[in-house]
Amino acid sequence: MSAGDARSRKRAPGAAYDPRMAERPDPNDHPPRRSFIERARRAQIVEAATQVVAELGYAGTSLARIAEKAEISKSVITYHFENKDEILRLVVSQFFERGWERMSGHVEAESTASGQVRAWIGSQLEFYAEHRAEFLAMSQIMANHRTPEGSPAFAGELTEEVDALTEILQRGQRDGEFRDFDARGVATIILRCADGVLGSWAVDDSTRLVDQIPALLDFVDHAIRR
Amino acid sequence: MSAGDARSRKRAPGAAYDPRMAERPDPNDHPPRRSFIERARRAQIVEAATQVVAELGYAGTSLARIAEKAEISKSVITYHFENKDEILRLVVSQFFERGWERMSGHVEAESTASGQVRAWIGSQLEFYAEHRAEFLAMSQIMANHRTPEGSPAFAGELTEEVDALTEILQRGQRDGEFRDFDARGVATIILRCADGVLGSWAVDDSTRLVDQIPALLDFVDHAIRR
DNA sequence: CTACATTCGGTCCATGCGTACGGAAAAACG
DNA sequence: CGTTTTTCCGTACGCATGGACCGAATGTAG
Repeated sequence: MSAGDARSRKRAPGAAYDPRMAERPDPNDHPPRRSFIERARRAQIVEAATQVVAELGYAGTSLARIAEKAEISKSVITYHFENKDEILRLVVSQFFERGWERMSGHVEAESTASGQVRAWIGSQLEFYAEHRAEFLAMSQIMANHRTPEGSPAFAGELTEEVDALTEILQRGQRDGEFRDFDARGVATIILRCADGVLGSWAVDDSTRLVDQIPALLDFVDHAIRR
Repeated sequence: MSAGDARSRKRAPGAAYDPRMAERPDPNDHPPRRSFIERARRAQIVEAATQVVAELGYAGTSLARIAEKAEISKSVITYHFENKDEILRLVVSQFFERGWERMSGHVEAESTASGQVRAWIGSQLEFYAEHRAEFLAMSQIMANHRTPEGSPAFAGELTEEVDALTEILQRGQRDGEFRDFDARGVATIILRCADGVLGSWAVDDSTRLVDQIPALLDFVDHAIRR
């Protein structure tokens, strides 16, 4: 019934698809089983998929169009990847990984809580501004990708972000930098605020995102400062 | 080439599809050409489509599933509607119309600018909280629906909202209620802030939206007040 | 040449949107 | 009330696309 329950997967070039791989693409424990060509192809295909999703949207993305964009045949894709789902997950997780890396560096460099909040939002938006296609693809996939049963596939990805920001806000409250408010609720609001600004930039690239950043930082600053 | 350029539309029960109809579903000038049955069917189908989009997402929405949800045959849909596009546009425009009606009432009842801002955000979010499925469907369609050429179909729907809020903010600045800031930029931020909070509610209905409203109102209040 | 990795064209099956057509239901008419 | 005409709706189909897959062809290394 369900396609691919006990498929006799030909001679998989990579291992059979393991959902955990999507979150730990750094195989330090498992030595990199992938050949040079395979790593290059996978990167190329993920890159092409990113562009297609950004241009044509989630619904407009098919293996055929990814292949066309990468100028390869469709079956090269199905040879190197288990299925479409694996590709889309990689688009999202790779983008998150790089963004988080960049952000956490900027945040940890700050000493005050308000500085960390500014660094958080500022570096996040800067990173997105520099990678518009990746951002568009990521948000398209996050918003649309579903499990076979129909529920959103990337539901709980944000809670850890909220947790981290909540901690910063609480520290700022203890140190007297911020006024009194529900830290967790405000953390959610701030993050969603940034998402919102990104949303308007997503549909209209004429709004120069980097120009909006100071305004948003100011806005948040006034909102939480004592 | 393009399908449906000069189709000899069988014996259309309603007139041939006119895009303006989507925005003026109140045919007071044109007497209601639609029969009782037809109006009932159209409402039923739009309602079913709303539920399907909310549950299965934009990509998971097909005429077959809408028909299944409405417990009718697929061709009933294609008989009463020109195509899928017309249905989805109605889902969005009807929701906007009702929401705007509700909001504008609350806003105009306030005299101060800050009161109007609070009324704006508050009534908007309340309305959405009361119509979760419609909201989910609307945002899914807005985010995903594309023209045949691939560009987003609902790009410029927000500018008039921004314009209206900008005017309120500027009045508040003249009256000394608000501090000095770029009114248009902040208007965008505020609206997108609300969208963002709605976004987190969209993926996780356990967050009681109505409980977040006061926090958001406070947040915005502190951010813009002198 | 052999063995294996990679790529291509083409096939298969499911799904999607829209249409054709005939029959039921309702309305119009006698 | 019966008949005709219009409106409405279900079954079946056409045509296109999508994802997955296979066998054959090509490349590559020993």
